[in-house]
Amino acid sequence: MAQSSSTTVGSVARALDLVELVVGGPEGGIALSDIAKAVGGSKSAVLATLRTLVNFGYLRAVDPGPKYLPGMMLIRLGDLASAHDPLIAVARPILSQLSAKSGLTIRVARNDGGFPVFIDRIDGPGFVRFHTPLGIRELPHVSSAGKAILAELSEQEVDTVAKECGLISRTKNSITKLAELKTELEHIRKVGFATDDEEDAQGIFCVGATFFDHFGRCIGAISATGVKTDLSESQVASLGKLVIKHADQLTKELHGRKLARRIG
Amino acid sequence: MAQSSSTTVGSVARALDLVELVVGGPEGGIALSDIAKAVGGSKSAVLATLRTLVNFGYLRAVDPGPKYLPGMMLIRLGDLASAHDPLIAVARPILSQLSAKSGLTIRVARNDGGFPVFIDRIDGPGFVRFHTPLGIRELPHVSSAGKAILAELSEQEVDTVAKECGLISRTKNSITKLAELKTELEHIRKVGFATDDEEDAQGIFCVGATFFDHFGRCIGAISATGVKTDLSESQVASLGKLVIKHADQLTKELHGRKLARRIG
DNA sequence: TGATCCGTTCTGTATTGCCGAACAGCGTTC
DNA sequence: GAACGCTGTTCGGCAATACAGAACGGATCA
Repeated sequence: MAQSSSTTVGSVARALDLVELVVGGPEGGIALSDIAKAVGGSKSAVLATLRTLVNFGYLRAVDPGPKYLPGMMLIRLGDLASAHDPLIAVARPILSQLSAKSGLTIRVARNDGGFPVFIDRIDGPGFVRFHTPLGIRELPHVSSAGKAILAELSEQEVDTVAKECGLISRTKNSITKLAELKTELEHIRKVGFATDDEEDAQGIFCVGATFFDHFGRCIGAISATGVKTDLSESQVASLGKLVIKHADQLTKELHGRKLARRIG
Repeated sequence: MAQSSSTTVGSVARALDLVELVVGGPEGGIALSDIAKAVGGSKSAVLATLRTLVNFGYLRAVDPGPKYLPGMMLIRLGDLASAHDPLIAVARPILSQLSAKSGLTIRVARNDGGFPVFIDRIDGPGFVRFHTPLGIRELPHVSSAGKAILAELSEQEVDTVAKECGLISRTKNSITKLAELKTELEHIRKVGFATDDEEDAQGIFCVGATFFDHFGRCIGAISATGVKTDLSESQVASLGKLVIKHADQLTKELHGRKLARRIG
């Protein structure tokens, strides 16, 4: 999407646009004509590109009327990329254990300049299937992982991030005022974990806690997600403890350490 | 890799080669010069391609001495492609439940012409971290999912697949003789599930069972993987029942049906 | 301090990727 | 029923552009 000033390869960029188009497209796939229309290129050029992508397994063509769908190679590459990432490799067993103990969906986010980027997820055996995307910056103020990360930032950093994301409202519980957010962050620092009480989506409750590298910097957070009705007040407290425990375990396995927080 | 006879786009193919190179490369990433050497192109051309891939998040450059690593977009696309696949969407909750009940690593494979292609995996809370790749054809005769699928094929189909893969030996338990394989398949049909008793890797035990579409065709198999020492003889039988039950559940949710097997 | 790597930038050339027109196979519609 | 409109596909020709190679600047090592 965003082109840098340096020299890049146009045909490759166009090809990758096609991949995103197909992956973001409808369930049944997209046909050549629609793709050509969407990207504004000639059918022949788009067809050649599509064929290349199909050859590599990035896409697959399904008959009749060749419609294009995401291919197996994308799953394969995603899996390999996950295995390649040291943080995911270390975190995954811990997430599994937390998921097994809590029965909830567990996610891990990287701290990307104050924004949470979820990089892995273990679905719990429950029936909640909230598909939260991986690999992109999420809103920091409406997720427990995001707020847990924010709570580790300096006050200026929080101001910057808040300005950047605009404190958009997602539900009527969303925190949209900076002052309110800061009191909340203060509370998070006190109890050691963050909650998301239907602030991102109706009926969804999350608990998150941060982990650290060996410089004591917050490099991310893990969170447990479930439906609100499943959790009583006291269970939230014990779940918080459980999440903190596993986040601490992750810090330990990353050879990291939790430092006393510097003055904001 | 394999180029069709039809017209394709060379620069895109080169770019995708780079992605595979980086993803298959060492943990710490690969530098520009090495990449250029590996693909046999000029540094400037490779650099332009790499920049494009970095812009799209397929790769990321890590300083110093810019080394290239798999990017977040690969994880994102893999996740979206999984969500896009109807089979995975339906199977995942069932896999989660089976993983929670058994504590084992659960995988689901699609039947790709008699070969198993694993398309999703739920790691159990145990410490076994056997990284089996997703999205590619695996050997059919050394995995429980593969053998479960083979057991649903006609005799001629089994012959074809056996010839195609060569019945390669992976451990000393691997079945390498066609006759032996066929008796095993007969046994699988009798009990309803397949096992892999250290046939693919030392110390690893798997149990697999098939699921079907609404034509009664076997479209894949699920399998549970654990370390051999964790399973006693009687546990294998009950695990088999559990796996079958969840495979049947998957068949049901796919609106499929299990038919009496036609004569081989 | 020299030498040898690295990554990056630049400019020219010819490769090649793109467009548009023409063809062919269906489904629909009038 | 036939003509139309829509597909996906193939083919030639032009020009955009992706590539190669040399030159630059910085780092690291001897």
